[in-house]
Amino acid sequence: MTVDGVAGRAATGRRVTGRRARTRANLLRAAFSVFAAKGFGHVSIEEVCEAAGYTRGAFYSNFAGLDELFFALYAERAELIAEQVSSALALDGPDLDVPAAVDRVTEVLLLDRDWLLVKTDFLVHAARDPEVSRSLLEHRARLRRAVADRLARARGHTELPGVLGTAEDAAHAVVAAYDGVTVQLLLDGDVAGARAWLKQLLTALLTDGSTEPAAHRRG
Amino acid sequence: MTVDGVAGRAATGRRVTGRRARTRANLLRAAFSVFAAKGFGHVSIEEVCEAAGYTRGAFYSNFAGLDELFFALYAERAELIAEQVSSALALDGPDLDVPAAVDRVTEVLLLDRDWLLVKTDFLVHAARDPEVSRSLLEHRARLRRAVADRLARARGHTELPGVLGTAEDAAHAVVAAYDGVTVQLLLDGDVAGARAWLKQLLTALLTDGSTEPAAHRRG
DNA sequence: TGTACATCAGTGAACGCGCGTTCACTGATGTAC
DNA sequence: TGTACATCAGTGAACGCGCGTTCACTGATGTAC
Repeated sequence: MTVDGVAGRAATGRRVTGRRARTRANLLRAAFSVFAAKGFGHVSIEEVCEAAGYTRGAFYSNFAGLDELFFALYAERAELIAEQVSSALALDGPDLDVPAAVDRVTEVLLLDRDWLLVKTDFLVHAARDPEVSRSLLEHRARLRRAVADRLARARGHTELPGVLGTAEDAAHAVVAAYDGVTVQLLLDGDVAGARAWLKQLLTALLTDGSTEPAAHRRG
Repeated sequence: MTVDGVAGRAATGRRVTGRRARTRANLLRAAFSVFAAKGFGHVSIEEVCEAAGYTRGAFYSNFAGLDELFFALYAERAELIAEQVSSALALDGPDLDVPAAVDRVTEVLLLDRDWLLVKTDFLVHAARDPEVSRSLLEHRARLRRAVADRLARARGHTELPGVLGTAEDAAHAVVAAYDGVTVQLLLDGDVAGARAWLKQLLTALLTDGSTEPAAHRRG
């Protein structure tokens, strides 16, 4: 038994029961679908509640407003993605197999178009609010660090080309390539093509070009 | 004198007077500022009209709704940018000076953060509407073609690295790098840093890495 | 060039809907013994 | 384990604001002669 009793107690002193946690999770899950389908700017609280099967009162019992829910949604998913990327990079032994690692990371990053849609909505939001953009920048920094660490551990095996000399620069370029391919994917909806194209780009950025991979063609 | 009389006549048969054209331009100009400042999803027709100094009736006399105005706004600016990029690429003689061309194109593409904000709003819109995305894809194809043509004309002078063998691939990579750097710029607001970083990325993509440029550092 | 006229662009008031926000209430959930 | 009780989560109705949309009207603009 905890001091606070079986159900636990949040920082506010409010008792957090199972029911409450379930409702919150249901609202978040439903909101994700609605945001992905219609875009943050075109979604009402009413729609989220309807999709989740609650009344608007339930919403206000759990969130101060749409912005807060949107932020919580982003934080939750971003955390998940960051963990998956770290896992994908940790799979190799001490030696880095660049093509294999590129494949694994690409699969994780371009797994879910809905997430890319929501993330881009969030970007648009962040671009006008320093508070929000800080959170997004931290997420990106975290991804970058994971990539840079992995590259640094493997230096000597695969030398980076001259223009992107440091592992930090290379990791930065990886994220930029990811963002660039995301835009293309959002427009043409071709997930398989986007993955092939991202692999090709990452290979171009991380190798000196002397090793020609099997050509992936885009649709 | 035209057959239609001094004032001209639109396809609908409606007489297009100077006054009407001016009002439309004023609404578009004001809308651009408002969209850039608040984001498409948070803008009302009322706000646009107030910013432009008209009543809502004037708005409906010129546009069917916010979407139509937004689309017109995008088309107008995209056309402008496409022309500027073409000009920037046409400046060299028959030989291509890669670093100089990269510099000029970078200046044009990352000139105006407000435009990048509006363009990203438009992307979010397009990602959920094939009709709209077609227009954005066409704009991108146009930029790509301009770059690819320039590269193709210059082949032999500057050999592309192996992984991005064709001029089309290289042009595609240029656009992806532009999009990637745009995201970074939207988040940190550092225009100068973004330009330096885009130059570095483009150099890495378009050269074989043997030519080390003066190192640009990001903020 | 000037005037009389027809048409059109933009006005501003009015209507009503969608939805954000609140709140008294109920029954679900966890607690104490 | 079972029961009585207290508290809290979610309900659903109500209120009212913001704003999209319409429209009869006016005065600005272009046309005819």
